[in-house]
Amino acid sequence: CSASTGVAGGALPREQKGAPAYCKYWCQYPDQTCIKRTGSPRHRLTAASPTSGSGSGRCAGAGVVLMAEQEEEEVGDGFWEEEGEEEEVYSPEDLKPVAPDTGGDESLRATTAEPGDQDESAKVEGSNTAHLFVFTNDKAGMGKVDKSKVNKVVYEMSKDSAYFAHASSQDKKNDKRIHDLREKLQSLSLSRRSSLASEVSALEIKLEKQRFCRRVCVVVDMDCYYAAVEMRDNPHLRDKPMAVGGIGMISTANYKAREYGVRSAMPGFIALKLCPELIFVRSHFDKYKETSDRVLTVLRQYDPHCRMMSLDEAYLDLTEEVSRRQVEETSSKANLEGGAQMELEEMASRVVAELRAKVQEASGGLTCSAGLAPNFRLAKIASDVKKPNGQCIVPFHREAAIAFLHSMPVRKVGGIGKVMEKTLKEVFGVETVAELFEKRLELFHCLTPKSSHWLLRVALAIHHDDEAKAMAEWKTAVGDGEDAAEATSFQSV
DNA sequence: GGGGGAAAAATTA
DNA sequence: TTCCATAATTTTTCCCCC
Ligand SMILES: Cc1cn([C@H]2C[C@H](O)[C@@H](COP(=O)(O)OP(=O)(O)OP(=O)(O)O)O2)c(=O)[nH]c1=O
Ligand SMILES: [Mg+2]
Repeated sequence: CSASTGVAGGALPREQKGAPAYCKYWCQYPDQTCIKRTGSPRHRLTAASPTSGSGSGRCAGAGVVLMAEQEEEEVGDGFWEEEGEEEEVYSPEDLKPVAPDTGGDESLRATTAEPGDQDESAKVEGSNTAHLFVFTNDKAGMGKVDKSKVNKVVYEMSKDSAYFAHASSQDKKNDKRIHDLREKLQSLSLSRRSSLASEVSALEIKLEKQRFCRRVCVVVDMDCYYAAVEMRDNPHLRDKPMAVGGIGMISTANYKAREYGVRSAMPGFIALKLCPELIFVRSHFDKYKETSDRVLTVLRQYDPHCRMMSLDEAYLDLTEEVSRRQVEETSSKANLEGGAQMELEEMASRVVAELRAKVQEASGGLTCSAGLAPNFRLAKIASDVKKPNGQCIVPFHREAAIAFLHSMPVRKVGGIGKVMEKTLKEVFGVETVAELFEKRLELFHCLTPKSSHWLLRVALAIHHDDEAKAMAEWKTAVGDGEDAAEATSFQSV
């Protein structure tokens, strides 16, 4: 769909420069054929401005087609979930398990579970497409899911869709980028390496000075939040596989459903194939908001400045609260036995356990998990470790922080998604944070200064609330430092 | 080469 | 037989042009 918008001022839209005359999203079809919703702001501009309101978010061409032929398809008001009730009826085709796994499953598992060399050999259709989807990534409660089976179903359900075509073409672009990076990596000479080595180690020393390990950072994250609220209000859903969302898209699923591989951000019709008994429940944002507010009230008692990052996730700094209690403890205990002050870790854990109990009470029985660590990046990762209804503490000293982080796959780090994960793996062979650290010189050689610097901070387990400020500091430091030319020379790619 | 600025992509809940 | 969200935020890419 040629959504040509005469964007006023500035650069001309790229379509006018010989780019393909069709939508770059899922609609790969020329002009009016497109019936797909698109997320591009430019498309939204064309679709939304002429007709007021309805038909929002579709390509211009698509809007016409849809309005003429498919009236009752949901028009984008309210939220993304389907409004009608009739869409709950599906053909039995959808319910048929896709892989009649009888023995063939074994061989499949044997071949695909083997890590390592998936390079050129395994170009076979469908074997390696999991990385195209967000929802094939690990998630709490999916430990013993048969991943190869899930991936197969996902592939079977997706392979002919425009969505899949789009994802694949994106992936192809990334492969090119990866290829370029590999070449760049080849060009890393010994002399370059040694100059990078000194640069990086200077940076490490600088960063090391910023390290502060006695801060008590806590991330609280509700367990399968939307689903938990729905189950609270409708207990008979509790022991059944259930998902919040619609046949189009699932917001989240309860643990029972996760056993089947059903996950956040998975299209409902695929989930249904994975788990034919799956029950769909529509989302109720008012309830989630209301419950979230009640949780927030509790959290504020512990940290008045606590930040709610979404309806189900909050960041708290409990340094003060914990040290206050340590003082209290010591003074009361001193009267009796005059013992030493309670360990920071122990007191912090105690406070968080108490906090979680209060959250559970205030929210009407919802459980949450928490991560405690010297900084929020670690705390966020830790909050996932003991999920559900548990807490994980990273002891408040340098070695523990580094050991914890280095054991993690890079994908666990907030900010590293499926693209960066694949890049790191295929260019540098990096899968864990420990490897990230080992390959830091290579990273500095190949990536943008911004990326490599950020990754170094990750690898060192150093994090401050204001990474942007840290970046600015670094820029000025490099600018007036020894060799500005050096610093800018690896700006490419 | 690199500044400036917009579009596109990546990431997150 | 079809059915793959969305908004916010941040970074990277792309293009024009000096
Ligand atoms: C990841 C994700 C979450 N959400 C919503 C639904 C989730 O309940 C809510 C919180 O997200 P999460 O905390 O990522 O997931 P969760 O709370 O459902 O499960 P977990 O036990 O692993 O923490 O945000 C989406 O709408 N889309 C998404 O892609
Ligand atoms: Mg959660």
